[in-house]
Amino acid sequence: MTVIFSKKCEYGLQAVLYLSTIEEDRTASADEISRKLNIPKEFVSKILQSLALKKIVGSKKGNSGGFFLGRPASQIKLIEIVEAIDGLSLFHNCVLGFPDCSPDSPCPVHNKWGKLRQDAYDMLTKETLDQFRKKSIAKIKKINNS
Amino acid sequence: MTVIFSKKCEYGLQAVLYLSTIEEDRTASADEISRKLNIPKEFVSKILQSLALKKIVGSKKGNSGGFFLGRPASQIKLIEIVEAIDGLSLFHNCVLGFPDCSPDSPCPVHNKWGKLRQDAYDMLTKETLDQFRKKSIAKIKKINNS
DNA sequence: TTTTAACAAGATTAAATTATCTGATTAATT
DNA sequence: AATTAATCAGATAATTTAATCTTGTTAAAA
Repeated sequence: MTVIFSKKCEYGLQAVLYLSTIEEDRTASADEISRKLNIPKEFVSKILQSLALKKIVGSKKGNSGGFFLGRPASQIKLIEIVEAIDGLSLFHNCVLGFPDCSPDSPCPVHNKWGKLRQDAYDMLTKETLDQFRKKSIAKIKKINNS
Repeated sequence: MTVIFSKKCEYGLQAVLYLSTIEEDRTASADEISRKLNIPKEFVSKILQSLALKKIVGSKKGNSGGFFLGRPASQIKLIEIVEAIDGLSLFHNCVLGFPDCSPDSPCPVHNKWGKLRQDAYDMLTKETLDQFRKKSIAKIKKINNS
């Protein structure tokens, strides 16, 4: 098996995208997020707790509490979630696993992968959550009636 | 942590690239490959055994036995090793982990990732091992004296 | 023909990741 | 004030991946 992001990170990205789709004045509980995205409740709760420490999301205890975005959707980028959960090693390490891959000691696909990696980084860096909002709403809506 | 390929697959790719650098008439033992690439001997041995089943490499038992390419380097592509070890799910599954990501129900980065993914696929598909030979020799040489 | 160096195969161990459970705390609502 | 629905924190369990060990088989070389 092969992954770009860990499950933790995938769930984190999905959950934050979900939070960007709800009305600004309400919170979403771990239970709600879990149901809407079909992901384990305790797990997504843990992940959002860790994102709360980094101020990417906020949380509120007690009855009618839950999670919400820590800043306006126009100021949050997907790369922040990736960095907070998986770190940025994806964008530094050799795709073939060779040690110390660098322009000085390049692996056989060094240049090609370098370009691809930059494009992937841009994908996560150039747009903010609000720019994904419509697409996120549409995608999440389809999850539970498909 | 984040990976494109599993360790198994990374080691497999490295090992096959290594085999493409040795003279055509000799074999390389798991021990030699392990030392040259700094990867665990028993592990790389297992991996090459599995690639031998798929005829990507060949193997020879007994004294002065070892592994060698199963076909000429000009007829082997990196994607074959990836497919044999990790499978091709990387090139099918949603990068954000959403279920059933498709043109019909796209995730927020569906189109961008689709293009990137295709480029990555091309990187592994368009060139053959012999076209990487010089670069492989240079890279492997640098591993143990750095 | 004995020794030696290798792959082959299966079992086991170790480590990392993913998932769940339990109890404590918090705060809105009844 | 009691109930309820949440997060929070820590422990534990399950699963997957990575790595190692053990024993057997093979074949070249001494």
